[in-house]
This record gives sequence, structure tokens and C-alpha cells, in this order.
Amino acid sequence: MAADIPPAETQPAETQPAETQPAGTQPTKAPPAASRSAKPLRADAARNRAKVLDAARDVFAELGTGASTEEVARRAGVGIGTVFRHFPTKESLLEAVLGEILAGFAEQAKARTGAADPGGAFFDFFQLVVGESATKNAVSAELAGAGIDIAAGRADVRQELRGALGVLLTRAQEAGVVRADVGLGEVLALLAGTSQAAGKLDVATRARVLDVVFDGLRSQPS
Amino acid sequence: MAADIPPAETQPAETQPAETQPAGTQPTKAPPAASRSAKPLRADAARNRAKVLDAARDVFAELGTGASTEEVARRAGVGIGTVFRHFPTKESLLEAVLGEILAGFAEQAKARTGAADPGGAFFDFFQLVVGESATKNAVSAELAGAGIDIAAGRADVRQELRGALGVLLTRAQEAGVVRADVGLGEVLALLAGTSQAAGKLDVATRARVLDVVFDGLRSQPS
Amino acid sequence: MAADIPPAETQPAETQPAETQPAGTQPTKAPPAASRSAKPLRADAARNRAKVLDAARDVFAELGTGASTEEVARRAGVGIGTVFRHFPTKESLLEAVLGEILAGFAEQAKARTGAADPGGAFFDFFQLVVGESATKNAVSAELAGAGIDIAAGRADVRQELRGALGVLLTRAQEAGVVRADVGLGEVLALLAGTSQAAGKLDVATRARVLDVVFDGLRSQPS
Amino acid sequence: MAADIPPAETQPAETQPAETQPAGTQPTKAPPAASRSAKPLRADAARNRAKVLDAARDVFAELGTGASTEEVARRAGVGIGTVFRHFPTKESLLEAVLGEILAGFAEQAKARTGAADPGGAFFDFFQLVVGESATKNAVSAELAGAGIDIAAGRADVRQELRGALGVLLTRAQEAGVVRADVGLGEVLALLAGTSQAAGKLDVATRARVLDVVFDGLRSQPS
DNA sequence: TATGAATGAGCGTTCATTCAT
DNA sequence: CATGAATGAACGCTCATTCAT
Repeated sequence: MAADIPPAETQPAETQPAETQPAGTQPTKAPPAASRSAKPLRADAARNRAKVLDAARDVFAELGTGASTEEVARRAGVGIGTVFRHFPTKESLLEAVLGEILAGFAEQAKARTGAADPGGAFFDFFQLVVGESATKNAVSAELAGAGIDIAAGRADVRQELRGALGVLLTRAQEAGVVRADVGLGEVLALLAGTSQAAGKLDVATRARVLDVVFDGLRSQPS
Repeated sequence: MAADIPPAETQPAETQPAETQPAGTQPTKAPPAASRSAKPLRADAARNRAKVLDAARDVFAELGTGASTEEVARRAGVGIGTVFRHFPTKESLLEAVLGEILAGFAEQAKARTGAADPGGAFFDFFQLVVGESATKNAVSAELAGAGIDIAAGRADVRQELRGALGVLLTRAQEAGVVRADVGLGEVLALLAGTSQAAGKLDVATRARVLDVVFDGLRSQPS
Repeated sequence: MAADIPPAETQPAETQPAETQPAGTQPTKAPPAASRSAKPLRADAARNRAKVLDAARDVFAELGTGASTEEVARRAGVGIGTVFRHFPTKESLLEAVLGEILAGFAEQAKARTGAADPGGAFFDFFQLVVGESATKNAVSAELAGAGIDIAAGRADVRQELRGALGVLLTRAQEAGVVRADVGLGEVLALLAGTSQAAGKLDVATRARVLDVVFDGLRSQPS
Repeated sequence: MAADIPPAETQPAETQPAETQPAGTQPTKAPPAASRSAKPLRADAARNRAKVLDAARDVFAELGTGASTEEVARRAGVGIGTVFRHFPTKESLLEAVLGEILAGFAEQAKARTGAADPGGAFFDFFQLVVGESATKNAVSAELAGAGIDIAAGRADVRQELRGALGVLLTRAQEAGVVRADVGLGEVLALLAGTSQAAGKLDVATRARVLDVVFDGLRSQPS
């Protein structure tokens, strides 16, 4: 029974401790990942880029990835040309949005890699992701769906996420909290599937779904 | 803990189990939509309807729901006008495809409602759905995603599925194989999520993911 | 001096004998070159195809090949979709227009291959082409310019034209009227160049330019 | 015959031969457009103007006049704003490029006006122009095509060229080398047409084409 | 003055849907 | 009824031109 091992800090999370401060401390700060092409980017340009990215996230979450680029421009309050200046392709825009979300998750995962309670850290992170996805529906669908292919350009971010999540998983397994016969692939699939499903569930049902998945992931007391 | 949250509103769904009406014995046959307008439909017209529906299933599974209606017509070997005669809207075509899939699942579920081994029946059905979805990728995405909204017109089929699955679930719970604190809503969500995720997984990983979910669903031995 | 060899029938051609009946007896008749894909093409579809082709010729001649496809549709009195149904690409439309012109020329050339006066036939044809190009300006520019590359799909038509013109040339050379040291390539280049230049010349100047070129092409009396 | 049509209006063009003003000794230098607005133009500004003009010539020759202004800026190593500061319109940039080319030709023509061998000078110049155009394809297309209209603003340069070429022609005719019944208009047309055609010809063919045209232009020995 | 970010009209093209054949 | 040609709104994207920095 799941109740045996008190998943205290992770389970009752629908009181949303982590969700209060969303992944990615500043949603879209000025010099976004200066690592890419060393272009400092003028102040106003950076501001516009952020506006577009934010609008894109909202629009795609709300209307699906089929939403028009014009709608993104409108919502961002810029001309269509501006959107295409920053993201020369609709695909690249989608990629950037997804990349940002993944980066946020990677950050959260990394922040937990050294946690004193490895099991708690693992389940906490899992729940955080599912919770966020529930809000940003369509985008999370992309995460699980075509997104995973679309974000080809963000291989780096994905690797980061995989790396950090891998650490979380291994430590939880070493601590005997998570069963030893699952790998990163299984966890990612469960994460994606659960996130996807969580989108249209009420909080209570979501909690129970998570409870099932978590129980399945836990080491059998046997 | 999740265990003490009564899944009240989702559970009672199986209060209306299997509908009396046999609902489409052969997946793609003559007048399955008899529920809407009692038009007998000339033999060749019915044949065309079936051809279109089959083609649509293939096309959308292969190319995604963004595939053009023309492509469906081409694949079905009929004119575009014929497609629109039978399904006046692309959405209605999508709905019909999804409805057919759901009907197939409902049938499978019903076939297992009287099984001697209730637990086996339940997990067997779950696995069957996930396996099928893994092949028909795009459609399964629809199942889990927009599909759930799109199939609004097929409330009857959905009810049938819910009914039969409800029976399967209840019996498995009564047999003590499936934990008592999950309801139909949770199971459907897990089914959808797992199906969705299964699409891009190799068989071995898929098996392991299912194993986790099944373990989570099982009554804890404790 | 050009006057020596009376180029009578060809020279005074500004009295336009040939131009009265333009190349291609019926400008764009219904089943356009049934040789291509054996599709009979419904009556109204053929009519529209012709309307589009005619409009395209006019529009491109008037506004240059940069003219918008919408303008062609407008001028043809059809929807934009109709243009694209018949010519799935702007390039294919350009190609078709050019192809039609070339086909007309090929036809004219062939009609003269058996002429009793080989020299007259050759110069007559040359003049005809230049005269037509003078009217259909921009398109002729294409003929001479990028057109020659653009019409890649109409290699057959070009071969036909080259073949017939080759006959005309050879016979004129055998008759001792055209100098022996020029080949098809030179003649085509002169044809293209002269056509191109003729576009913005008044009739008198055009006649004198042709006179110069013809004199250059004639066998030196020496 | 063409011979008896006096080319009256075209011939008189050489009544205003070579302008007194030396007109741009080095193709791309400081204030050649001094004719328009007597702005001395700061040294660096002049340098930028020249860089842009050079880049534009290359870009348009290489990519056609459809090439983007951004590409010109990039190639010139300046910002897009700078291009538009010097040439407020793409058309004006095209005009300037063409003007420069024409100015170069005018210069070459003037340099030959006093040649000891008037016939040689004339044909030499003709060949030079055709040869240059063969390399700078797209621009030569402009010369012969829209260019003739586009360069409306450079009437001065065109007059210069016409003047000098008029002198070349008249002297060659007076020397009995070029037939007397052609005027400036005819020669310019032949020049344009031949240049245009030369673009896509191999050297040997080009030579033969020129040979034909030159023979046509020569006084018949008879 | 030079820069390059912003703008938006316009383009080629697609596709769900309608309607004459 | 079936057909497929016609339609036109909408989309992704480009580029000449403007304007804040």
C-alpha cells in the first residue's frame, strides 16, 4: 500500500509548494542563454524576443501548436516581421518555447540532485513536472508528442535534463526508494504520459493517478 | 494520502454499465451511425462510407490529423465530394474515426466482462489498448489529446466504453487484484497517458512501463 | 550591300503578312497538347485552364514575370485556387506560358521546312519571331533570359523548335543563301538577342536592325 | 529596302558629342553624383557610398536584381540603414549601379573617339561592351531590359554614352567601314541585344555571333 | 551619421468546403 | 449520388522601408 512509505513531501504537493515559483526563475530574461551565439542583443531587441517567447508559450498552450504565428505576434504586441526576425521559422519558435520549458525543468532537476532525501527529491521533481504540464496544456502535449522530435535543435537542453534526472533516479534507486529495474527511458515515458494525461484532470484525480504511478515506481517492500 | 480521498464522482460511472444495444459488431460496417438519422443508406453508399473511414484511419495514423481530406479521398479511391457527403466536416470525420476506435475497444472490453479471471481480464484489456495505440500513433495521440474533446458527438460510444471498462475495473477490485482507491477516471487517464507514451517506445521499454503502471494499480500485498 | 540579294518577301514584312495570323492558330484551345498526361480534362476545366494561360501571358508580358499570381487570377476572372490547381507552382505557370509560345514558334517553323524558297523561309521565320516578341515584351525577355532555364520542363517543345529551325537553317545554307559557318546556337542567340532588343523599338528601326542581322547572316557574295 | 528609310531621328544624336566634364575617372569614387545635389559628402560617407555601390554591382550581377537590399548591405559590410541613406530606394540603387556601368562604357567610348583607325575603334568598343556584359550577366539584362527605363534618372550619363558612341559611329561611317544606313538607335539596339544574348554563350559561339553582327554592320564591299 | 530592429504589405501556396457537371 | 473543379480565407515567410538607439 502506498500509505506505508509516507511520501509526505511529495504527495500533498497539490498544495503546490513548487508551483508557486514556476520553473525558470525569471520567465524570459534578457540575454537568453548567452552560450549560443555571443550576440549581446540590444536591450529592446531582447525585450521583444522575450515578449514573443512569452506570447508564444501562452498562445500555443491555449490554441495548440497549430495556432498562427500572426496570433503570437498580435498577442506579443509586435509586428509579424519581428517574430520572424527572432525565430526565422515557426518550427524554430516552437523549438525555443519547448527549449525554455525543458531548461526550466532541467534547472529544477539539478537543484535537487544533492538533496538529503533522494527519494523525496525524485518524486518531488516528477510531481512538479506533471503539475506544470497540467497548466501549460498544449505545450506539454508537444513535450510528449512531436515536440520530442521538434526540439532537435535543443539537444543540449535535453541532455542536461536527462543528465540531471538520471542522477535523481540513480540516487533514489541507491537509497532503495525506487525499484532498480527501471531506467531513464521508462521514467521519461512515464513522465511524458502522466503529464499528458494530467492536462484534463481535476486535482484530486491527478493526485490519485500520481499515487498509482509512484507506487508502481517504488521498490516493492516484499 | 491518496488512499483516503474518495474518488466519488469518477467511480459511479459504472453505475450504467454495458448498453443493451450491441453497437457495431464489425468495426467498419454499414450503418453504425444508425443512432443519428435512421437513413438506411444504399449499399454502395455504405460501402463508400466504410472505404472513407478506413482510409481516414490509415491516413491520420500515418500523417497525423493535419493530413488533408484530399489525401483521405485519394487513399479511399473516391472523390473529395464523397468524403464530404458522408462526413460534412473534417472534424466529423475525425470524430467518426475516433468513435470507431473507441467502439472497437468497447467491444473488446465487453468481451471480457464475464471472464473467469477478473484481474487478468482487466490488465489484459489495458495492455491491448496500449499495444494498439503504439501502432496507430497519431490516432492514439488524438485519443489522449484533443480527441477527448473532439469525440463529443460520440458520447454514446464513450459511455459504452466507460461502462464496460467500469465493469472490468469493479470486478478486478472485488477480486482484490486492483486497489480499491482508483476509479474509472484514474484508469482512463492512465490508459490514455500510457498509450500516448507507448507510441515511441521499443517493446522492451514499453513492457517495463506497463509493469510499473500495473504494479501501481495492484492491491498492495502488505 | 543587303540590297543586292533582294530579301523581298522577308524584308518588307512590316506590312505584317505573318503577324496578321499569330503563331498558334487557336491561341489556347481546349485540350492543350493531349500528349502529356492523357487526362481528357472536363470542358469547363479546360476553358479555365485556357483563360488562366491567356491571362498569364498578358500579365507577364505587361508587368514582367514578377507579377503576382493573384493578378493573373484576377485577370482570368477565376479564384486564386484555380490557378494553382492547373499550375501548382508559379514556375510551372511561367513554364506553360513560355512553352506555349515556343510551341507556336515550332509550329511556324515546321510549316516552313518544306518551302520552295529555303532562304525566304528561314528569314521569314526569323522575322516572324522577332515581330511577335516585339509585342509580347516581357515574355520574350524571358525567352531570351532566364526563361531558357525556366522552361526545363518543356525540353520536348524546345527540341521541336530546335529541330525545325535546324532544318530551316540547313536548307537555307545548302541553297547558298545563309553563310555556312553559323550553327543553330548562333542563330538562336541572334534570334533571342534581336527579339529582346526589338521590344522597345519603333517599326522602322526594328526593320533596319533586322536588315543588319540578315545581311550578316547571308552568304558573302565575295 | 531598309536602305531607303532615312534613320533621321536617331542619327542626329551625335550632334551633342562628348560632354566637357570628364565624368568619373575611377569607376567607384567619391562624389560622382555631384550633378544632383552639391553636397561634398564627408570622407567616410563617400567611402560607404562606394562600398555599397560596388557590393550592389556584384550582388545584382550574381543574384539578379531580385536580390535583397540586405544582401547588398551585408556584402558591403554596412548596415541596411546606410544603404538606404545613400540610396533612398532600391530602384535608385539599381539606377546608380546601371549608371556607373554606363558611365564606364561612356568613358571607354570617349577614349576611342580620336583613334587613328575609326572602324577598329568602333568595332573594338562594340566588342568590349558585349564582352563585359557577358560576365556581369544580370546587370546586362538590366541594361537591355528594364534598365533602359530604370535609368531614367541618369539621362546625363546616357546622353554622354550616346554622344561618344555617335562620334565613333559617324567616324567609322565616314571612313567607309560601317554602312551608312544605320543610326545610333540601331547600333544601341544591336549592342543591347547582342550583350543580352552573349551572357549564356561560350566564347567561340559569342565570337561567331559578333562576327555575324559585324559583317552586317560593315559596308558591303560590292 | 551609422546601425539594425521593427514594421507590415504582399507573395506563393494549402486546404476545407461548395457546387456545377 | 459521385465527382472533382472552383473558391477564398488563412498561413508561413520575405523584404523594402522606417525609426529608435
